[in-house]
Amino acid sequence: MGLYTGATLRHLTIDTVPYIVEPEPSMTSAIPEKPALEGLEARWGEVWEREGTHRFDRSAALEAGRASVFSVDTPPPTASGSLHIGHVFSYTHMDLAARYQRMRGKNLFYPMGWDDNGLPTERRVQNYYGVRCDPSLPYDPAFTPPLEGGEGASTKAADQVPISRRNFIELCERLTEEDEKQFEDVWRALGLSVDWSLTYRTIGTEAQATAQRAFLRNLARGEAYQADAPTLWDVTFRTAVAQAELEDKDQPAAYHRVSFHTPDGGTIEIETTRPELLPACVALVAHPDDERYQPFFGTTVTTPLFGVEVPVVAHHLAQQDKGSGIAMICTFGDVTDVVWQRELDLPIRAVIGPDGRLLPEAPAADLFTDAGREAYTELAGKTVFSAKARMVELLRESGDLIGEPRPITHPVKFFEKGDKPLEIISTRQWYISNGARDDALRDRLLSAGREIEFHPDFMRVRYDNWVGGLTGDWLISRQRFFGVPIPVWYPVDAEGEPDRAAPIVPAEDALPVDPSSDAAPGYDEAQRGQPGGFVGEVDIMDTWATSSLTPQIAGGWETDPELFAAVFPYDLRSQGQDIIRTWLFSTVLRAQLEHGSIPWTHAGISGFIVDPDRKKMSKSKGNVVTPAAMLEEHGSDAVRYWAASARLGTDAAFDPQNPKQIKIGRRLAIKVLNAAKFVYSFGEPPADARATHPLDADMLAELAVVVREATRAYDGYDHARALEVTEQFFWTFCDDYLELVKERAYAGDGSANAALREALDIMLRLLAPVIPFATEEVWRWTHDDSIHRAAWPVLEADAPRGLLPAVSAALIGIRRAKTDAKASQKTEVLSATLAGPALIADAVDDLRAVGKIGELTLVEADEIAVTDIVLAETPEQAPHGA
RNA sequence: GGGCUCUUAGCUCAGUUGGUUAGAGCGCCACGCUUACACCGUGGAUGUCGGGGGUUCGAGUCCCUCAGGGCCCACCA
Repeated sequence: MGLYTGATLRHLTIDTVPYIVEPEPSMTSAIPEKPALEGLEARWGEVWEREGTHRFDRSAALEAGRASVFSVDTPPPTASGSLHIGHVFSYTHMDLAARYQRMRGKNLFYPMGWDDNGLPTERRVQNYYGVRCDPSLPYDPAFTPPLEGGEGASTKAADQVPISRRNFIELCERLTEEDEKQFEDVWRALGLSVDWSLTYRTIGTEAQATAQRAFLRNLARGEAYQADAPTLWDVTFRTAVAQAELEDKDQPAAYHRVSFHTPDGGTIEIETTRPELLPACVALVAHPDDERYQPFFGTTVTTPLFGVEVPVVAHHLAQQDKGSGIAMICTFGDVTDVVWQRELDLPIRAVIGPDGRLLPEAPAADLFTDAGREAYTELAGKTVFSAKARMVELLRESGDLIGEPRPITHPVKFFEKGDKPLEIISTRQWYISNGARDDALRDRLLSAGREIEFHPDFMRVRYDNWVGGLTGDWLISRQRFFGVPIPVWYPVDAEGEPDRAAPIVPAEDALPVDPSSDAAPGYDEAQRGQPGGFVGEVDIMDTWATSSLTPQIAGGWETDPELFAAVFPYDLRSQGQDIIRTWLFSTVLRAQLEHGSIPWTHAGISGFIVDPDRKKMSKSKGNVVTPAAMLEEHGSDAVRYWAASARLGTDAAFDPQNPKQIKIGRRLAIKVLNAAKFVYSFGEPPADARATHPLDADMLAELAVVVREATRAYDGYDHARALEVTEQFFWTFCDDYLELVKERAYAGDGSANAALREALDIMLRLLAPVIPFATEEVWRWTHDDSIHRAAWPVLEADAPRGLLPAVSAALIGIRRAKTDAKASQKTEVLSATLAGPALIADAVDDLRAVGKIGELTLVEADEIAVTDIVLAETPEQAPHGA
């Protein structure tokens, strides 16, 4: 059965778990005959929920203050996306820190959010239900989507049923709620110790109010503003996008060599990859030092085909070695065109519309020759792709195409979620200052970055690079539907024209508002769009404008000031390195603008998953194994172990065909169950039993070192180191110590028994963050409460004397003799000589017992060696060194 | 073009402020069903620490340089 679907996790009945004996929450559970990992996730997940193991204690936090709390700013996953192995990796890292801090006695504020607004959801809804949003349509309360589940859905917009904005948003709400339920089930199965009562959604009412409130304060302080400017534009989604969402993709293209005409009948040849922008050409540009073109500066040329007269200008950004060294400037072919247009004060002659097609009328049409106007009619309405093809033919016919286009591959800017190249279009948009045009703010942001402890430290460089490389303010408005509305209206003047420069804002206690359905304050809904009335802003905010406020949303900023004071600034932000420029940066920015503070003191950055070929695992490849399937197949502890064994910031290899680390983790968890069962099989030691035997004391002394090292490691967010030292000790404990003392323990020795139990108790707690299910299972055999509420171990002991390692070395010598003789380990040793340090004498009886040694002669020496060994019932003997 | 990061056993990785013969797990080989565990146990073999140069009594570790992965950023006609 599927453990990880909502139904089974929540409604798992008692009898599917073979050995749960009773539902009484406070009783210890029986030690099973044959301990197993199967079923532990469902069993303990349910108990933790019932007992409130991971609940944040609000009243205790208010009473004991900020220092008693450990608060975690968690990444809200994109609800409409799918969870992949990278999520499991990073979220486990976060949970390790959280569980450690909880055991250190901190009151954990550990919420989870879902990022459900935004384009990914809209796209998923379109495909899932076969619909698309048309805001001009009226709401249909009885609407039923044509599809359910996306089967047979067409991605073509033409095949999708147009529905009203409200209908569309309802579908978005419906689908994200279902998706979020499944996400929660996976996270619960993984054992994330979040407090699910603190869950929020970025499209939820509180999140919307928070995002709008923060925006209004930005607006009041002049940090948010509108501007009419060239913006990067996705023609598929028909929305502006921000710098942080750009992605370069290599695209096939071609250089076209084209003639411009000089007044004296000569030509200047330029090279361009975008001949379709010829009607938008405003100038030619070359480098000021370029002697080839210096004679032309200040003169004009005419464009081929259209005959528009354009100046030849000089600018240092022109590259002499690129193409023919002279380029055409268009409105706008790329970002450099925008710079040139602004710095050289050139006219704007846009030909590309928001839909990515050439406009019906070219702005410069009146400058065209008659032949040019005729040519343009063939281009109007065509996509960039088709227009380019036709343009090449036209140029060839006119003789202005020199030679044939030369194919190249070059990087082109894309919206990271889009699949067509971005265009640059002049539009009115909302921006928030981010330091790009404000050195003082930029310095504040850099200094905030230095206040935050990054783990690993070098990840701060990525933040610094991003802040230092910002070229424009943060564009937050999107021409979309499912998101937080920008909370402003505009007055409409007597002529019916909205006054964009004088936005009307709502009162903070009215938030959230939707200007497209709520009337502006002081107006009546009937005045919408009327002269003397108002219009609502139709744009929404980008998702990041909301998720940059996760600390404020989860922490009750302005709605629960006491709580906010108890959690903010947060202790830890945990996230992947791929969203440093988006989520991490924008969160620092918002906290800096709003609170003048850093949002958290630590940022734990996880690496990403690489496939066996060392390539970043792509979604298409990585998703062959879903997290739910992985957890079910191997067990959550095993998967967590894999994640925990990789340090923060380092990439982890993962081979779906052969998940080695996961198998090792599974082995560890099983070993914990079995070793614990064995330890408890010796029965309860007498109340006054103490670990007095030298070997027992030395084992605990070794463990004390491990406890210190693991604690130090967790304090430095180095969970992998903590796991490494703990795991190594645990295996030594099982393989050597347990073997050495078991005869004594069978015989009822209180020292051995007490030491075994104490060591086990401590090791379980050291391992609890990594393998929470197996350790909880064992813990409950002897405790009423959850191990995850138990105190992190502290063990005071003198420095180890080296007795356990010395005896272990001797034991290895004896085992080797038996192995070399191809004898079973239970073969008796008639006699042997053991050379080694004098302290070995303290544990010689244990050694004799485990080695089944009759006569053992000790010889003092620096080196440990077993010699003169005589095995019973073996044909030959030989001396063996250790 | 700029930056970050990595290069240690067949594989995945540890190696703290430079200090004896460089470690672990997996895999491999051999042995053992030893009453916690066969989803196991025991033992074994395995490395010019990417190349070159330098500092030092001593370098996997520090400096320079070269090479090769990976990632991020960049005004890519």
